[in-house]
Amino acid sequence: MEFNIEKYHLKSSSLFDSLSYEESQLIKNGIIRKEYLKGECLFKEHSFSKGIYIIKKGKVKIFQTNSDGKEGIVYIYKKGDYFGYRPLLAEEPHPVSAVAMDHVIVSFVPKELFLEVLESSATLAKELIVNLSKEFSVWINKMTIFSQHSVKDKVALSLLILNKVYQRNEDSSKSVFISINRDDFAGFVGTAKETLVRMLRIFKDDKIITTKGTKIIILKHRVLLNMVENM
Amino acid sequence: MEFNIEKYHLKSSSLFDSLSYEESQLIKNGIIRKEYLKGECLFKEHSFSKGIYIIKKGKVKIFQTNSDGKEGIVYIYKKGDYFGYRPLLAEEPHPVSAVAMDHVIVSFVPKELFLEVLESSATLAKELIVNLSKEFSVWINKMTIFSQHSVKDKVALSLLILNKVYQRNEDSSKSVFISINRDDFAGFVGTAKETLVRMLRIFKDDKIITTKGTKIIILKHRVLLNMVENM
DNA sequence: AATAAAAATTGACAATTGTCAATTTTGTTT
DNA sequence: AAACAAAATTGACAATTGTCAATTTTTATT
Repeated sequence: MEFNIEKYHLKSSSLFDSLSYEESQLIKNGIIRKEYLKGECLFKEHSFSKGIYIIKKGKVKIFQTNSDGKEGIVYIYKKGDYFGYRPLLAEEPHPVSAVAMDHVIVSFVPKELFLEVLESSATLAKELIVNLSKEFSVWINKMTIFSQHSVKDKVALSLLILNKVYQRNEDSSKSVFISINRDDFAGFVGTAKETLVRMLRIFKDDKIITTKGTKIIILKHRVLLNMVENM
Repeated sequence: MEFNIEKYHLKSSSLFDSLSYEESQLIKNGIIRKEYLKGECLFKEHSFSKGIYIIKKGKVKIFQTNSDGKEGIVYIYKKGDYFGYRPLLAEEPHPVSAVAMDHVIVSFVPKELFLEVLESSATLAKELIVNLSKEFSVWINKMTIFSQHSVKDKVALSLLILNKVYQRNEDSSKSVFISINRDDFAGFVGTAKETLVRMLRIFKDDKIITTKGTKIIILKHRVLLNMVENM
């Protein structure tokens, strides 16, 4: 079985490509540009969705906070990704919070406008279903791996996922700075910060990764791939 | 924060209720009744979806098999639930396998028919989106809990989920026989069978559950709820 | 009911992971 | 560049969990 990172990482697809000219004009006129500082909250768990967000710049972490205050990071969205529509469609409160990981710029489509366009556009509905379905697959794949493997394995896979998240262009050969703090990384892996750091240390000692300050650079992509392929 | 099992367990909704008379006739005539013996496979991971399944009788486990041969059970579907449509919509192979846990009877709607009806019915599309969104929420909730808690906590929550799955009618006060083998239960929790058994032993010693042969009965529902509420 | 096969349970032990308390490094501000 | 605060790292240890090898119980079959 060959390893494919897309099993664990959703490729972003543009949401409004399929719209008619009128529809896209409608959207274009109704879109609101919003900015968030690092650490600022886009929406909170249990609140109701006010619309959908399309990232223009920066990264947004999606997480649940447990009773100890620990964050379980479910996803990190990047430029081109869109989110916030699921609870809107299901008419449920957000199961998660969204916080800017750096300086973030988004296009915000208010609920009413979005639903109006959705009513008229069967292709948009289709697009959403497909996107949901794909996100679901990514989730199931990631979660079954995560429920059955050691922290070391989970860190290896997470490094590959984050490599994709922080990659600037399609060329995956170029070295990437994974710029994530250890608390967030630990929350993404679902482990304690100290345990995460120890696994990074092992990978550093093996010269599989290196760090420049807080940033992580993958040196031996191939070795991580092999680890994950044999999981 | 009050505990609500529906965060972790999807209430089944009927799929074709919203159809027009013609559409439902079309479906009715195209539906195929299928039966599966205990342990028989409905579909395998990596295969392409041939249609959608609606359970009339029995339980179906949905799982991924890892390289060690261990099954990670992501869901157990019961009477009234439908599944198999996600990869069909996304035009992807099944990320999971489906196997009958007992004698199962399903209504099977072949792909072509289903897609035909979907084309014409906006309400069906809506229904699917809502269902997908809800399933997603359930998933995220379950998984963040699972990634951050001890096996004992996970078993407590799993008992409550399985209690719902094996419940015959809406009246949750009646005692329920959870009839699942330990391998499957362990796969559902994401732990080793032996560890699972040890947790069940603790709960048995505390008179929170009891077992009749292989079957599990919850005696102190309230205590489990409290455990989960404080997670 | 006796028997065999399968499943569940327990014990002992090793490996993994989490927690708490330092210590070191990095980043920011003056 | 110095000084401070924040973040990352390490050490020591305890708690949790997984594995392997019996043993017991349950289920299915005759």
